[in-house]
Amino acid sequence: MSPYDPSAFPPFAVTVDLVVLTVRRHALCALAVRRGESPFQGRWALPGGFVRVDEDLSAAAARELVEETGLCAHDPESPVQVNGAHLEQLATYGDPKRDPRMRVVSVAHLALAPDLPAPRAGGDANSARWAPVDALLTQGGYGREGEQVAPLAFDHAQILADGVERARSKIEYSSLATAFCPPEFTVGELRRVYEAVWGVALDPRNFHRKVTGTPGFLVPTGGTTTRQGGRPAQLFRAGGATLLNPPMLRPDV
Amino acid sequence: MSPYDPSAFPPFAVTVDLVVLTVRRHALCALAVRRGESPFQGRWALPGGFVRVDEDLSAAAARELVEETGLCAHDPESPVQVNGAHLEQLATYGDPKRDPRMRVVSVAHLALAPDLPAPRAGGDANSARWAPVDALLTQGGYGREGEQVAPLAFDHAQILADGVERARSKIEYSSLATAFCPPEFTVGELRRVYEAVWGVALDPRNFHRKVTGTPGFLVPTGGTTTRQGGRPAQLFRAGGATLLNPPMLRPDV
DNA sequence: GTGTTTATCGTCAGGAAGACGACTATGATC
DNA sequence: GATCATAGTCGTCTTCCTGACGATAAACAC
Repeated sequence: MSPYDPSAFPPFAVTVDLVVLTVRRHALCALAVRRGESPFQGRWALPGGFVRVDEDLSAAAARELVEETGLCAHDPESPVQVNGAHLEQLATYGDPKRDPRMRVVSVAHLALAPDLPAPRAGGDANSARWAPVDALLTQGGYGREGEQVAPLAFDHAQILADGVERARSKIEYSSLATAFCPPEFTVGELRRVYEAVWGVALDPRNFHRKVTGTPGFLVPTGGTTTRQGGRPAQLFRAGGATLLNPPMLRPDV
Repeated sequence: MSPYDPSAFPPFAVTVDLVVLTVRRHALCALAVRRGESPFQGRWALPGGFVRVDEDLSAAAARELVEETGLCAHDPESPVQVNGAHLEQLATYGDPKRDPRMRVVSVAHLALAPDLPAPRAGGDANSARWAPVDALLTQGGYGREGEQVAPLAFDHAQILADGVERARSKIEYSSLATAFCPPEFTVGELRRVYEAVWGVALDPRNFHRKVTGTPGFLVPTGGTTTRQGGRPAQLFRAGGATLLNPPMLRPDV
């Protein structure tokens, strides 16, 4: 492979696809966009697009995230959440037949965001939405209004499943669950994140003892809130720790 | 992006690079090949090569692994192979400037292998070797004969570091450490794998209690061996479990 | 006030893990 | 053959973590 001759290697298209997760109404939800073109026209898919010539992979993912979620300073109320959204590379999918048109290698990324306002997508309000991952992953699942939903386009069901699995396991040993929360949050709100992502019920007392006892996980802000009803709860920010020691333990497994 | 026009997206070259790890003489070692061409001519690099037109990413990685080491990648579907090795996707590296010649996106893979005979590489015995990862990762480290070694080519130091970190963390909660062992091994041999990968000393008694008590991790074969000297040790095979519960705990951290 | 909801503290039993003593079974050395 | 070095295996003890769960606290709705 000495001198670089464009005919000496096969040309690929490289894209980024995004698994954007959030917790809405006690359910883990993913961002889905409706395809306007063939193939899979009309089907739901993960947001994504081509990587540009002089663009790093992570930059392409960040750009797509901004384009699809519209969080780029358009929401003056929550700019901090936007900047705090977590983004990481997930995996790369390159089956030769994953796109019927051509050879496309897609570098999937995982984004975790707090509950956001309804998504926007190119001005077409109907073309993007949050959907519970359970519905998206169930072959022939049911959508928000109970209608039948076709499986995701391409291999996006696999990508979504991998992203969900990554999130489920990573909140065990990292402080990533705070990425689902607003900048200030209560222990109860954090617990509901774990419950939604894992799909289990956790004991509030043991959970409280655990998270407040893990060094570097939570930092009290001094404020309190009653937005959840009941007795006022302390507000916390995410501490500096990224790795939790000891880790949170998922029941069963 | 309706009709697929080759000029509508930038063409990329896609390669696979391999982080092949093994444990030799109580040290974690990686496979390195010497570059014969510019750029980075004469420098050490990770093995790798172009993905072919109709080849899946994992197939390309497995092919490169065979070409460089003669190893067969272990297929979870098929029975354990004598020359089996663990192979998994690691991460994808696509900085626009990572290769000075052109835009190359590299899908790095991680392979774990038992201690192998000296590597072969295209018949040139001097062009491939096992090197301790510490030496490869230390900028201006020292090689086997104590000579100064230049840093790895391209961004391969970063890729290697990521691969080592993946291996270090993954043997905590999975049975992956057995991939460094021959098909039958003793508890002591497995312990020396953990010690080499983590770079710590472990208590033989607690380690023995732990691994023999973790369900599905080890299956006694009934045989014994004295190849390590001392009292004969029981031989084990890897059990079916891939996820360890409870996990092995890395000291400190 | 009473009831409901959520937050927070405390207690207790069971289990896991680190530290470490003791014993066993080989080969090597004298 | 006795002794020693080496490695493997079994136990014990203490400490800490965790799950189960009782009890109290502070808000709101009626």
